[in-house]
Amino acid sequence: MKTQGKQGAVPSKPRRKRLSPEERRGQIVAAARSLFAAEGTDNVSMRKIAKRVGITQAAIYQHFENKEAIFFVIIEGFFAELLAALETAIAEETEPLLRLRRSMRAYIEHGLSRPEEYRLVFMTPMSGLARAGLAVPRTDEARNTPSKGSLSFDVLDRAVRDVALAGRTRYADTDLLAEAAWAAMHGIVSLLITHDQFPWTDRERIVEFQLDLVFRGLLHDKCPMRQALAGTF
Amino acid sequence: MKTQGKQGAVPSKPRRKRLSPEERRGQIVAAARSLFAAEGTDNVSMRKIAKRVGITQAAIYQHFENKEAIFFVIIEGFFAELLAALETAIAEETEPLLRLRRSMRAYIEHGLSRPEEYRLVFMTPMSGLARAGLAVPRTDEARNTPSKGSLSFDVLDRAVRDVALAGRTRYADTDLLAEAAWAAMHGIVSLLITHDQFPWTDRERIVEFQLDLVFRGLLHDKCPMRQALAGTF
DNA sequence: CTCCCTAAATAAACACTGTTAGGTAACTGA
DNA sequence: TCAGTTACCTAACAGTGTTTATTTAGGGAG
Repeated sequence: MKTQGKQGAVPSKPRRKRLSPEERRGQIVAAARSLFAAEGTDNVSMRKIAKRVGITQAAIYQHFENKEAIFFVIIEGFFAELLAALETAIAEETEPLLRLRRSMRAYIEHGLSRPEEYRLVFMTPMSGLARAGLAVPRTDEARNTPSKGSLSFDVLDRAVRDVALAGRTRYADTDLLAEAAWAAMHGIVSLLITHDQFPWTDRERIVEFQLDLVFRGLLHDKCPMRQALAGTF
Repeated sequence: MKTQGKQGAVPSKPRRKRLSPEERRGQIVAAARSLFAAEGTDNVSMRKIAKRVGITQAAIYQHFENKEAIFFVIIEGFFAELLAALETAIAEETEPLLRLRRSMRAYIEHGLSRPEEYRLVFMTPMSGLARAGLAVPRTDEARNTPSKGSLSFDVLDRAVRDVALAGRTRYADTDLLAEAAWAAMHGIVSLLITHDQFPWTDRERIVEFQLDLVFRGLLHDKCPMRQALAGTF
């Protein structure tokens, strides 16, 4: 409410353009996602997102309740693509053991290809994860409205179970086997992400070796495929 | 410089007490550490620490350059105790395989007993870790001033190497073996910490199973101790 | 015992964060 | 052309880490 009326030359009031809610939502999520990848999970502020989109920070709250709500959408996307990757991995292979191995590779590669999102999903305290559903995949409530996250875990769980059904595991508790497999995968992915300064040996060999580890642990000693699954090591 | 002089009854000017730098530093670190455990890594602000200690937030900067500097001290403590735990584990067992197994249990138990500090050390982006030295344990600079962090990794590295020297591993690259072992341990610890809502099977069994996994992966198939090391599974 | 000087503590401000309230104006349908 | 809806903006809130200038406590020297 200062002196200037509506001259237009004074660069104080950038005339607004109005977009459809869907379009703006898309812009906001896209901006947030690319800021993630570029500057890391922590350095994503509402102001930065807004500036990237070309609006004010407050305008975001027209489309998202929270900052967390934006993250939630990103997480959903992450899980949707993870689920897709796991399902194609499974579709491309019928043999249970090789199928499990492929799924695990898919998980690892997906995580390593989206380090900042992986960090957000699996390493931040808050985390949208609980609400994304992965954290409680075996409860009834979560099963009623299965999220992409819980479905992703289910794919792995089923792959493990199929191996057990084929009579090849040395232990019957498939829950335990699936958890161990998940932990092994998460171990490499998260360490490679957080400690990228560490003088790791070749990344590809680490992944292969870790998968070997899991399979030697899963299978009973007389399984005929043990050698075949243990690649070069 | 308001009206009140030095009545003493008015609760406005809490007369300051002056402490020795060492004592204050200790108070600050202790407050920060207990706030960690109580309210989680993120909810530790300078104001909260200061209030806990009974001083102003700015007073902290007399003793620490940064917030990160406080965390750094906490991390050092975490690594110092980890190193101690690893060394007693090694001292109590001479047989290389059992020794490695004990060290790994020590790592896991230490992490699970200090979840928030583990989170800070191994899962936060910043992280003091790089400066704590673990991130670059094999470079010359870091070797010249070995931190407790890099020493901790070295203990595990040496334990793995001893197993290899005993001719029991199925692979010669001990760096790779150590990395895989670390990843397997970190996998369970970090997942158990971040996903405490997840309906895990019994924690003790998970740990045991994961250790089995690593050992079956490390040892060559004809190793006479394979069965002995694979406990109940 | 007094003085004084170092430095531990303070108050006040900086720039930043997420979030909210209320006003303005752009588009939509009549 | 004229509402009505609502996307957007401005301004402010409380919180964050950090810096500056100022006060004052406490120990050493005279």
